Amino acid sequence: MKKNAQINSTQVCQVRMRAISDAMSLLSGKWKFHILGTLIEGNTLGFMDLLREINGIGTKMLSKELQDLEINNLVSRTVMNTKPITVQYSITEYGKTLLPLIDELAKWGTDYRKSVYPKNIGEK
Amino acid sequence: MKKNAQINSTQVCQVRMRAISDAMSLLSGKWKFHILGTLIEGNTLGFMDLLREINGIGTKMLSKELQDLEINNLVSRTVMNTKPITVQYSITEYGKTLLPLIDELAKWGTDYRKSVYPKNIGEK
DNA sequence: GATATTAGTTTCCAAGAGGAAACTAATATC
DNA sequence: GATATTAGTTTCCTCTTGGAAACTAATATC
Repeated sequence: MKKNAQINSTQVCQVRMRAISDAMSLLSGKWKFHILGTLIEGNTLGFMDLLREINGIGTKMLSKELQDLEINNLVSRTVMNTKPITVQYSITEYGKTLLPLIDELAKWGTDYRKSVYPKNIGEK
Repeated sequence: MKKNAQINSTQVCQVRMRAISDAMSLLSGKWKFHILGTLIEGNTLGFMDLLREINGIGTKMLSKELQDLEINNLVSRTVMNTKPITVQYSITEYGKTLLPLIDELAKWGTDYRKSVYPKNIGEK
């Protein structure tokens, strides 16, 4: 007699796992949370501002990730009528709904680091 | 005059961003949340049970991800004295601390899907 | 006229993630 | 003796991710 899946075959689990896959497909990658977090902190920033704020990112990745985030309505992009041209990036209202998740992730990561390096909390 | 980073150069932001990187380095990849979620639901499962429960995963990825999770003390592995040999995988107490994060991720993903497909909530 | 600034794009490359299939190895069942 | 079960490992392959550097193009400043 062949065994079948039991736990994850329930409707509740299927929906839940798909939701997790959905969220991850939008938020995966090395830089998305950093970009979103910076825009939540900084309100409105230009491309070069973001490049300076986010340590280590290059123009190619910043440009590509911003496009992804804009497509999914998490970030808004506004071209300003200035010379030279400037662009303002902001978090959208919908993007702000990610704040609880980002907070939870930061909280867990902080606790994790404390559990691994209990003596030098907050240090490098 | 050269501009410097302002927002993310604060101590609070540095710590926060490192925490997010830490968490993501443990939890990144296509399967980790699925494995953790299944083990939280299912309490204790064997390797083949997990393979059946997690739709689409293969033996190589399951084995590798379980090792990663075990190294980081999120999952425990117990070899049973049976014939043929069986192995019990469980979520650790520490692994259970991820539940709020997983819930938040699932919640956001569910809301996201509703916002994209408002008419067929819960359907495929 | 040279340089700097804005905001990117393009190209080339290296490393990693992930999948399919075959394989190991022990034991139990048909 | 053949097949199935347990729990993986190994090999080969492709696709994706991400980084460095060069490039575009418009305008402003030195």
